[in-house]
Amino acid sequence: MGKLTARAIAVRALEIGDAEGLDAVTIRRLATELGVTPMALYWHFKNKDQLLAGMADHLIAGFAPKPADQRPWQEQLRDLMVGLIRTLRTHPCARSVIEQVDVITVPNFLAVWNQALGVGREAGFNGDESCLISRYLLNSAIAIADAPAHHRAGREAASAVQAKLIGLQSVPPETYPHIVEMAVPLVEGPDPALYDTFGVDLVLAGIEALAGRRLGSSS
Amino acid sequence: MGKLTARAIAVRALEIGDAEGLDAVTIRRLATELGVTPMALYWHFKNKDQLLAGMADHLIAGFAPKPADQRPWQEQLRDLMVGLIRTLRTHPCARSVIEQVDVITVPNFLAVWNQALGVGREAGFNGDESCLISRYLLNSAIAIADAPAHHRAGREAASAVQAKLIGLQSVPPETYPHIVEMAVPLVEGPDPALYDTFGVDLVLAGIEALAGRRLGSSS
DNA sequence: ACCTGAACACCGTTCAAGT
DNA sequence: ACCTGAACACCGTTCAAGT
Repeated sequence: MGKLTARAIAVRALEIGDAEGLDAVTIRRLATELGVTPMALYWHFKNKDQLLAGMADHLIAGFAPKPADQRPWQEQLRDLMVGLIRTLRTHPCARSVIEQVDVITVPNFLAVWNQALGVGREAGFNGDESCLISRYLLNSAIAIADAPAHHRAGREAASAVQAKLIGLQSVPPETYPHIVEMAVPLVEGPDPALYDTFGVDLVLAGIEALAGRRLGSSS
Repeated sequence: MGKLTARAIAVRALEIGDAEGLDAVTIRRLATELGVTPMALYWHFKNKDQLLAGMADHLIAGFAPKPADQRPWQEQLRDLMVGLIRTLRTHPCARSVIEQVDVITVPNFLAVWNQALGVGREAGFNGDESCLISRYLLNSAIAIADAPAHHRAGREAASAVQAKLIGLQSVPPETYPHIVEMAVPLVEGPDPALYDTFGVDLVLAGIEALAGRRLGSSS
């Protein structure tokens, strides 16, 4: 039914990626699922990298950061971070997609990027620093959003977890005491609720501290 | 000459990956470069994932964090972070390798992990939080180490940079003012020196701030 | 404009066999 | 123990051709 359009292709690719991992997203596989010849996709995307960019674009499309308002930059930054994390979490393959794409070339990421830069400037950082902060924010958001692998794992992954656990616990405790002590939280992943609050707090606290130092030194 | 050993294979794989990107590291390519049949590699690594793990293992092998000493945890943490970044930087393909591998299964990463966990505990965080901090540290170290793409780029990448720059500058300035304003630092990447100090400061400041809050609330 | 068909140059991996 | 040979089931992509 639905026409074969770049958007439809990206949507289907994301479905496959979310369900079976990005490695399952293959031009040929995608084509057969769409009831079409592999070459048909090349009309809409000139190669696989463009398809990945399309996936990234659609991934982040739902996230439109509100325009800069008059609240303190700390609140705007927290909103941006939390929203970004929530959006990324709706797509399990988000991390792999973004890792393989140059986000700065993806149209729908420009809004996020622009907002992050603006907040950086408002916090008192210069241009170069704001660029670094933007990268750092996206990077951290991905890490936080991607963390709770142990929730959606279940099923056959449980045995893999078990194997890793045994591996970690059979390590020499005198040389790696903390590893064996924390083997369980290490392999099972963090409590998602904790990482959400703790992770965001961690990132924001760092930025706030450096912003404070800047103000302090310039006064 | 040199015997075909797991170590020799990993070393050669890293050389290829560093020089041409991880995509160029292929079982068949690796085999021919080693003057051997592709199947020979399967004796030493049961599959490609194991080879990647071997690469990661060798990557980090040179980095032996000194055992916990009596200095304040902030200094130990900075040492860990800086050392990690330096080690990662010696291998341009470090990021791609680590992204494809479960670091917790890589033997030589256990020392780094254990040290990070120890510092977290010493800073007053509980077990779960220390696990999160360890992940966060590695993640940030990779981001910082990987940032100066514009240094080693040169050559044919220069035109790609130019193309991206034009792309960014032709974006509507009224909706994305900060993007066009900072197009140059965005595409050229940060000044490496700045990211080294600024990035590490950012990460450490965040951890320190949260450690301080914890102490404050428990007193 | 949009899609098909056949072909090319690759992959990772298995399995049986050699020494 | 360590390696080879042949084969299988995949990839992404080009190029000419159809409608």
